[in-house]
Amino acid sequence: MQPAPQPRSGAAPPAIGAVRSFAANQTIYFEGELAANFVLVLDGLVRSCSTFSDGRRFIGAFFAVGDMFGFEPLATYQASAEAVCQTSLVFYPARDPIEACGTPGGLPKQVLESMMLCIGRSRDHARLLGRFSAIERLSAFLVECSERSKARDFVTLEMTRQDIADYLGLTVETVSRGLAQLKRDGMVQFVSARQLKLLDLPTLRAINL
Amino acid sequence: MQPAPQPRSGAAPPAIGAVRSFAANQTIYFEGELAANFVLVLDGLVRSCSTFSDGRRFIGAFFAVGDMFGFEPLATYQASAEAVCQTSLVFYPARDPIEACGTPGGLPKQVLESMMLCIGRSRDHARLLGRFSAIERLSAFLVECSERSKARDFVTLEMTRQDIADYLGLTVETVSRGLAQLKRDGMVQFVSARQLKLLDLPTLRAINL
DNA sequence: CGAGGTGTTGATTCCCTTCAATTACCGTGG
DNA sequence: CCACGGTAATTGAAGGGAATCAACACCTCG
Repeated sequence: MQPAPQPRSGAAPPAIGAVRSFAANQTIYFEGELAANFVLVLDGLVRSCSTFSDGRRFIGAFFAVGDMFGFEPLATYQASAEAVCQTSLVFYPARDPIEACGTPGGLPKQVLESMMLCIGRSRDHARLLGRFSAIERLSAFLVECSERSKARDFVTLEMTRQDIADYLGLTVETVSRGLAQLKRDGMVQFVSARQLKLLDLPTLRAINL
Repeated sequence: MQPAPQPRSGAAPPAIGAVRSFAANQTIYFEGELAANFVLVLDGLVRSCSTFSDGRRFIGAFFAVGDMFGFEPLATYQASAEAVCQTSLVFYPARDPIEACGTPGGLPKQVLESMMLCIGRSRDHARLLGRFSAIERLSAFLVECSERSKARDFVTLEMTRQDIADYLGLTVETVSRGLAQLKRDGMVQFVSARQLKLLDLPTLRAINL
């Protein structure tokens, strides 16, 4: 377990930042909105959630008193944030700490970017595990591999089926059956068990949101 | 999707850091080991995985060329890292950037800590979604709530059952049934639907690893 | 060639979802 | 104060998707 239950007694350090209050179920920021702030929870509870095109909803995290959220690897928020109950927040301009990176004595910019990328991917992964079916997970996985590959539509799987299963929260058998189905559906073509050609990348992408 | 497929052409910036090579399936670091380094992937592929007491395994992430990993909110690594195939890595002492925080012009230390906490929790969440049953997820959720609560064995759920379901990757019905079962098993006691007493926290913790 | 790890395919089981109905809760207004 | 309406929560029955159990094919390497 992570928490390291920090002393959340009373108010957290306010420092320089705008304090705002939110009513229950009020949106703090929307998915797609410019990621301009890091946010600290002074009081209340926040949920970070994303909604799929078919209505499925997924909550990636709850943020309680003392927690900070809003870290994004991209320019826009990739999930919306909503107050669960009456909530008080402090908004810090994200620009400041990011720009402070790379200055002498500061955190190397690459490290900060890597951390944010790590956060973003972790959230995507949780979303996948929380709300995707076996086929959807496999599609997402192939797309992910494709994006890390030189030749976009040609993927070499360095890992075993067991690795893939453990990554996608499935069993080897389900992974194997899923790939077989994607083959039947004309989505992929096998050169060997570890090398495959993606025949319809757009559709593979579209299988999820 | 996250990646923002950065130019991973050839070698990433080496900078100052020890370069080491690993054979396929060789362990880079173990879960529980002192988290001394941030690691950059120069070549190959890395899997970050954790094993449960009953043998279940979960891979939280794959790291490819250009990715950096090893960010930990605690003093020790919470998952082990293994080379999937022949892999080259650069090790940077994590101490340096962390200590650089808080210096004038540097990144505020609290922000860095929050980001690392965010990464750690996100990984835990993915692990839960990837390998836990409904009852296990609920147990973990209650323990999580307990740790954020003033009175350890008394929890107030601010969120709806739907929120809990969307967080745990379940349906409201399953959440409701799971809580009912935990009640039957003498794990919890209901004051109201939103307020409950944890009767056996040690066992609740032990339901997972 | 044989052995073992890796991958595929089939049959069955089971956990969770889905669909449906009922009950509890809470704020509002008569 | 209590009836009313709507949301939230619980409970039941049936169905489905992935896990499990089991057998077989494939590939690599000594």
